[in-house]
Parts: sequence; C-alpha cells; structure tokens
Amino acid sequence: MDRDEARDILFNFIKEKSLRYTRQREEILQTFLSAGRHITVEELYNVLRKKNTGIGYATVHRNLKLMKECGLADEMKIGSDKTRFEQAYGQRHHDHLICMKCGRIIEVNDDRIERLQDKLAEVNNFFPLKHKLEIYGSCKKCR
Amino acid sequence: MDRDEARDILFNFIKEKSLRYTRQREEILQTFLSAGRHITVEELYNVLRKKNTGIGYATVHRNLKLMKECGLADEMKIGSDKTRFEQAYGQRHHDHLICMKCGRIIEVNDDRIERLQDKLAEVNNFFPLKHKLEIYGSCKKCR
DNA sequence: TTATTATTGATAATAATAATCAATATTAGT
DNA sequence: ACTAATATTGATTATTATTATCAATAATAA
Repeated sequence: MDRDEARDILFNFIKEKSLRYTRQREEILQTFLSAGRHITVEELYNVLRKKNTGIGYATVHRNLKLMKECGLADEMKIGSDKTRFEQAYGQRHHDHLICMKCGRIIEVNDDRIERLQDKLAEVNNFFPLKHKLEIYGSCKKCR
Repeated sequence: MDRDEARDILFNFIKEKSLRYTRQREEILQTFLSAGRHITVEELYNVLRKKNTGIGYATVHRNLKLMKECGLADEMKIGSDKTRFEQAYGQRHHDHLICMKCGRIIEVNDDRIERLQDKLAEVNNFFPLKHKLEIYGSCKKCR
C-alpha cells in the first residue's frame, strides 16, 4: 500500500466528516502500515509504546476502528483470539490459511472458489455481500 | 439426529471418563436437541429456565462444552456475536449463509468448493484439518 | 448404606471491547 | 495570531462473554 495514498484517504475521510487530523492519528496510521499484517490492538499499542509516543490504548483502539471505517483496515477474528486488523486498501480480497500450531496466517486466493461461492449463494436465493473462508491446519514448517 | 443415539454417545463418553450422568446433563442434552440450531448458551439457558428446571447458567455453559467434547455439538462464532452451538452428530460438514439483516443462518454444501479448498491448501504446502466458509449478505425475505 | 468424588449453582475473576469525562488540542473564523 | 467552538485524547470505568472458584449436593461403586 502506498503510504501517501493511505494518508490521503484518511485525511479526506476526516475532512469530510469534520473530524480532526491529530498527531496520534498520523502516528497510528504510519505504525499500522509499517507493522505486520493481522495485528491486534494490543500489539499495535505496544509498538507505539516502545516508540514513546505516549498514545493510550483507547486511542489506538478507537483509531483502528476509524481506519476500518474509511476502508484502510479490515477486521478479522481467528478462533477465540482477539480481533486483528489487516491493511485493506489496495489489497484484493483473499482467504486465510491458519496454522494451528504456530499461528502463521497465509493469505491465498482462488478465483474458482470465489465464483462457486457466488453460485452457491444464488442457488439459495441469497445475495452475497462478503464472505470469509478460513482453512485451519498446519503449515509447512509445523507439519 | 436420533435422540437415543445421542444419549448413548453422551452416556458412553461419560462412562469412559468416569464422569456422572446427572439430571442436568440429560435435561440439557434433550433441550439442546429440541432447540433450534445455532443456539447460544444464553438462549438455551432461557429455555431451560422457562421449564423450571433450576439449572444454572454455568452448568449450561459447562455442558455445552462437554457436548462439544464428545462430538455432539460444534461451536461457531458469527461476527462479534456470542458463541453459538449447533448439533454435530450425524451432520455432515456444511458452510453457512448468514443474513446480515434478520440473522437467519442457512446451511449449505458444495462438494466442488470443498475439493478446491483442499487443492488450495495443497498448493500452499498446507495441511488442512478443518475450515470455515461463511457468506454474509441478505436472504430472500430481507432482500 | 456408606465413602468417594464429580457436579452443581452462585458468585467472583478474567479479559476484550466500548463508554465516560475532564483536560487538551485542532480547526475555522475573525 | 487570537479566540471560540468542539473533536480528541488518555485514564479510568463499565459492559459483556466466558471461565474459574468453592462449599454444598448428588451420583456412583463397593
């Protein structure tokens, strides 16, 4: 994801809603973009704490929700873990392979599966808006 | 699912582990089997309360976990809702279409998708053990 | 019937997420 | 640059789902 483009998206979203572009929002956005994918609020908070930004947990939480609102982040939940946020802008839809041993998350995509899902919905008189496919197992290393 | 067969499974599981077959377990099992699919602990607890069985919330919770352990129930989580339990014995694997308006959950199955999922895992050097496919949208009524 | 011990039910603990609110910072208007 | 208006922050508390605790009770085997 392009950093400037991401900042623009956040900035425009904020202007549109008469919100305010704060030091904390800039910091959280940049750190979120630099951080690994599928990060939790707590993890992001800890990275920011190490940087001595003085940003509180609640602010991190609130602003990840904001990033989601403006389309920069997606929320996901694996099993009974905490909610994770992944970068969304400029990312095409993808599914997840989740290693139950080491926790690694592999992003994958299969057009045929996507198409069959749409068909499956159609056959059931159902209008699909989004979907979630997660395959749990063990990755190459943990086999 | 056959009621007697279900009771047998629970009974044998209990014997095997030197646990005890209590009035509460029998009551919870029967009510779980009669109740709608995809029920929460709270919902099941409320049904049992109406029946004046005097069974506590913790007991319902504990025993749904037990049903899961012995293969009679499966746990699922939709969005950020509470955990739901569905009958598992004698049910083949299936995916879910979830109406975001009325909350209805439709169970579906597609062998081609299943096979493609296995292929997808294989290509990524991943050993699949189980998977979860949820399609969110709106059902016929809510369209 | 009795001894053993698993279970129950009420309650407290835990943990993730969201709400509260006074102090502060940002923004628009002058 | 100054000011007024108000969105945001950070610390804390509230909420909610789930799990743990524990004394009293009930199920089981001998």
